Amino acid sequence: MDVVSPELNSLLPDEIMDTEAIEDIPHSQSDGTTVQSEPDEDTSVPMETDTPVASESGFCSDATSAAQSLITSTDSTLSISSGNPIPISISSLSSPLLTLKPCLATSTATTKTTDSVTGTSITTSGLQKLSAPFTISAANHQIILNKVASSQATEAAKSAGSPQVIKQEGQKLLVTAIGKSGQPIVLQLPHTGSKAGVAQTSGDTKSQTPQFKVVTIGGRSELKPVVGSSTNQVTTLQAQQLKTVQIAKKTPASSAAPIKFIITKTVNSKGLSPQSSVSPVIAGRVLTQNSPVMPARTITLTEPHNTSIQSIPGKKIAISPLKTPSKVTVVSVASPTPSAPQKSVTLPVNVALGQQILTVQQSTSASPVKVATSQTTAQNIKPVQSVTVGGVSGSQFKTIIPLATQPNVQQIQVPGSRFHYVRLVTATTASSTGQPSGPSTSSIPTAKPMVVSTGAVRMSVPIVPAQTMKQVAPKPLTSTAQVVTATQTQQRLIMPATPLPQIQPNFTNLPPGTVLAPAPGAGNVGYAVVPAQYVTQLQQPPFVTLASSSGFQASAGIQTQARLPLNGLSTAETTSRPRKPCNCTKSQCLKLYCDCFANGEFCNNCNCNNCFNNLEHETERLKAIKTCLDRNPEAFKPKIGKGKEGESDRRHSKGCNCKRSGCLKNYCECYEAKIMCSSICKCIGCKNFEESPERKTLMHLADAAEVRVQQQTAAKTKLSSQISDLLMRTTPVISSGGGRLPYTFVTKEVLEATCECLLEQAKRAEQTHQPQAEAERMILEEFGHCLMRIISSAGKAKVDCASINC
DNA sequence: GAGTTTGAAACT
DNA sequence: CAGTTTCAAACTC
Repeated sequence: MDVVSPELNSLLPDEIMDTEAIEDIPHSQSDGTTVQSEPDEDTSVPMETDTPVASESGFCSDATSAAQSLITSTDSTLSISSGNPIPISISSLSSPLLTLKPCLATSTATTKTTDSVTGTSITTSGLQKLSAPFTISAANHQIILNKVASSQATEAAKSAGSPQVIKQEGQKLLVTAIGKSGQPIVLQLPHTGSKAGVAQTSGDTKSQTPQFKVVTIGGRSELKPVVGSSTNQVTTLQAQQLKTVQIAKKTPASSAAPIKFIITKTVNSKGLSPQSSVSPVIAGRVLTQNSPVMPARTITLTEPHNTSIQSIPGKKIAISPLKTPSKVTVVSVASPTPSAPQKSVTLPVNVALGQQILTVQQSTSASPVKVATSQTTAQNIKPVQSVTVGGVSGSQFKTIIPLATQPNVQQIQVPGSRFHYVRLVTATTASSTGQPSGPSTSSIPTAKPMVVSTGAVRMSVPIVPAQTMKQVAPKPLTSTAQVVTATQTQQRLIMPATPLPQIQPNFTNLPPGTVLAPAPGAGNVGYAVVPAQYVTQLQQPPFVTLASSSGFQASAGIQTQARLPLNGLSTAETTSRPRKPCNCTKSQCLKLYCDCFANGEFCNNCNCNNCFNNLEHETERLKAIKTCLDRNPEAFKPKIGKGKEGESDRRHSKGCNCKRSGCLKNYCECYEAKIMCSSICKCIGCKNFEESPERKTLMHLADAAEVRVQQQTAAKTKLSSQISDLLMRTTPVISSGGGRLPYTFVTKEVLEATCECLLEQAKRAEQTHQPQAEAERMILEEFGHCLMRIISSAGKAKVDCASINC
């Protein structure tokens, strides 16, 4: 896929493009440091919405994986630990929770993985091959994160001799960290009471520091990213969705010291110095942000550098999904000192909302919200960025799925935009250093929302049962989950997308199909905005396989996959949300006339002519998107949004302009959306208001029609059932003393014979010129005779059966 | 299924 | 911003 000129980069949210945070990561992380996460019940704040998770043993059980990784789950918490080379998979049996588990078993034959140790491979419907050191798979409401470490990495880890195992028990949330191959990725739940797990990584981390950039796209403008960083860690929370944030962090230095919160705009977060915000311990902090209009802000938690190993067990930002189901909180906590090998990031994530956490390779461009982690392992470490973006109006995550290694394609879902974006990322070689080409790396202490330099990232994600999944994968187990296998060490945390309509301001400008080229000097990173349709298609369960490192043709591959049937089902069939095919003829499906285009979807199974709404015409499509956005920056935002404050009802964002339809036909967008016209409508002769008698009549008619349809459906169902039952009964089955009634013997043959008799009788009547009444009588008589014979036969059969004691 | 109506989107 | 044209969906026959 071609990368669009940097001009389009402006469309890309800063969170994505900004990579300064990564650069800021100290490259010199000397000795393999050990990060211990200590369970600190006192300081840790339990997730309110955490749901108990049953032991997940056996879900993805593998002897090797088990040996390498430890997963512990308690009632309400899960702790997952994995060795560096070990593939880490996060899966939760219960939908609301995320679980990290080794998923070797998930590999399929079609997918080829090079990791000798794990050998994890994931195949999606066999459509695409995916080989990558990391595999993330999500099942229904579950996120499965697999890390497949390259053999090299494994060897290094072995040689290092460091345990590289992080075990945490009693943690409620799981956080996924993606690192390059060989680098330990640690997903851990916050410690509830037991000892915090310890993740150790050894290796030379100086030149290679894994960087994690977390971009969360969430709710409306209310978004407020919360960044908690012990030194370079950045945590992003969506302010909108984040109403309550509890961060409990306990460090050996001081367990009780509260962490200072610095709230700054993500863009300006650079200015922060680590010291100013340094607080070794974060406990029980609650952050509440409700203002919807508030621009995204970043709360940066910084800790003074600690040379000592840190376990961030207590570090946790808990967001109550229950209270704020739409909240998305990403909190990353990293050890302040570069020496600390691992850093844990706690991510409360509302999976139910479909929010997605994306991990994106580092880009040079500066992004307000970043989570950067430096890995302790000396081996190849690729900086990974996960960006959390708070949507303006919606609480959706942005998901970036790396599709290929060179270039990698990552899918990004923008909250509220209903678009899925694919980011093209040039895979970095394992040998490549983690340092991005961007700005100086010394800027770690900068106020950037979050830079986490840790070998391991701990994430805790409270998941709320998904209520409305816009996109549901067909298979139950992996419905919303995406499994991404990347050859590189990229992290990929994919969460179900939510239908939330609103878009974050930054991503509002990120139209579907947009390909974002890396900023000059940013490296080979590009973003392609892909319609949700493709994401859904790519999310085909059980696993979505993204192109392997071998020359993946992003656009072609995606397009092909999108159109290929999966599991014998067409893409349309596999797509949970049915979409009307468009019939565009003149617009080339590149104008908002086209519903597909307007919805940020590629045309698929449409009836359009000369369609350009596909990746094959990405250039034209991008241009069209840009044109639309130039004309109306909110062109791709959902038209139906929440009303003003205090107005519970939805309403059209622009209002309708109907003149002749009375706003009582589907021409009217308000009526079509089943909402009342509001004061902003400019319609003439509007009858679409509450007291409108026409509307009431229409609604009654509609209700009546609906009832009628339901009744008919019920009647058909009942009739079908009865017929089926009758057929079952009419089957001449002679059972022991069944006491079958005569009609049981009315088989097809009997019916045919009876009909022949009746027809014969009718012929006789006709031949004898009998009057109609007499003919009918004769026929009825014959029918009676037939019935008598049937009954008689039934009786005999019953007697015979009884006589032979059958 | 063809033709008409309608209103949003696009254009001037 | 207003008027006009274009467009595709909704609707009618």
